[in-house]
Amino acid sequence: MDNKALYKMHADFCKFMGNPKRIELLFTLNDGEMSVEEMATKMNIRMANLSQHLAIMRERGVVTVRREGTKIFYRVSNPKTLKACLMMRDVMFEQMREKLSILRETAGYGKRREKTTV
Amino acid sequence: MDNKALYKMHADFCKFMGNPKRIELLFTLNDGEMSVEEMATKMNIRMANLSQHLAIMRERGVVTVRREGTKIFYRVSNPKTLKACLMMRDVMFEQMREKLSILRETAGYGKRREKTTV
DNA sequence: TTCATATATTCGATATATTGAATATTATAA
DNA sequence: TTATAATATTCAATATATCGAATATATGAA
Repeated sequence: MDNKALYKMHADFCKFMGNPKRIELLFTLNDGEMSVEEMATKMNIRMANLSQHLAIMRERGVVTVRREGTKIFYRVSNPKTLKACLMMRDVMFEQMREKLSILRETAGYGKRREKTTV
Repeated sequence: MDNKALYKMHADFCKFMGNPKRIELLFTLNDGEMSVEEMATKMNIRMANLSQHLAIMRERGVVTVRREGTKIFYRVSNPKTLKACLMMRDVMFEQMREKLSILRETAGYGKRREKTTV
């Protein structure tokens, strides 16, 4: 009955999603396989730093590597990863919409003003 | 063309998935609405610490709150959240299976030993 | 009021993540 | 061999996350 170890693995696996550069990386790689150099250019990020983030994703098997001469090409291992990530983005947007509408109701922000008598 | 802000929001929203207790929380709340006390008991975690994690999830709108007297009940705001989380768990398992089979092929772990001549 | 219960917040200590710079590795070409 | 290009790793500084203990807040009851 102790799933703690599983929760830990699960969280550790998902940790890569908690960093903006790694999210960007994921979306960038969605365009297809890409060399490190190309990613660095597209993302406008230092190579060393990109390498570090790639290492984190490699360790978790989120990305897969192919070497071709001196270049190394990365791709997203499992399309479900991006799918799940997009799903979370949807949730975020839905959540934002809801927050906004609550704001409107509560404080009247951006809401058609009701006729008021002063 | 600068999606950096979006990636940041996205990552920040997903950050809650990078912690084992919050993953556990999500699965625990899947059983339905629950009071903080009940969660603390089920998870065997200190209340203050649970409160901290709940705050993180509340801020992001991952969970929703209902007060009833002195008790406060939490639930997962959007079922998609759990769905995405489960999808990531699937990816993790698939990844683990793959890693294992590569190990087998490479190092012969758990593999029927081939006849060797010494 | 005052008290008790349930939950939240603050604070300080420790652990983990992120980064740039420097250095190392790997593969090819000369 | 040596040189070069592409990528990775290490290291040290800084930033962020996590935790327990103490304190604060909100609600309902006496």
